[in-house]
Amino acid sequence: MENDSFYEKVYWVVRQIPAGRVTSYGAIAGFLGTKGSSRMVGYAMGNSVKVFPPVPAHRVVNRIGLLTGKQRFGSPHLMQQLLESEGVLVDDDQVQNFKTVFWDPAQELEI
DNA sequence: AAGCTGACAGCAG
DNA sequence: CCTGCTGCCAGCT
Repeated sequence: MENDSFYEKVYWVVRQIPAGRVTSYGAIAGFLGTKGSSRMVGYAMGNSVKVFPPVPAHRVVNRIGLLTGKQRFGSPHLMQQLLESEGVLVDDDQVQNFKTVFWDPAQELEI
């Protein structure tokens, strides 16, 4: 797709994440070719709150399945609530069965 | 224009 | 085994 910026690439990938699945920052960064920019992915997520259409950032967690950015959702429990609403079990900010619900863009999407 | 920021990840001690 | 530190890179002030 014709991305004007790195952020839009991230947003695009995140929007491809199906409900009930999650992915990691590193997976997205690696998929975009900038594996070292895993931080940038998270930074893009932080900016996603003011991006339209809204990006399901709650489906993006760190490599261990921890909801590190829940604080960015306004309400700390909102992220967990959204995930559980989609069928993703979350306990103590940790995604349960992370490996099972994990969605790898390079494997599932494969552009 | 220059430096700082950041929801990570990996290696080192 | 667990805690801490640096690296990374694009966007923003």
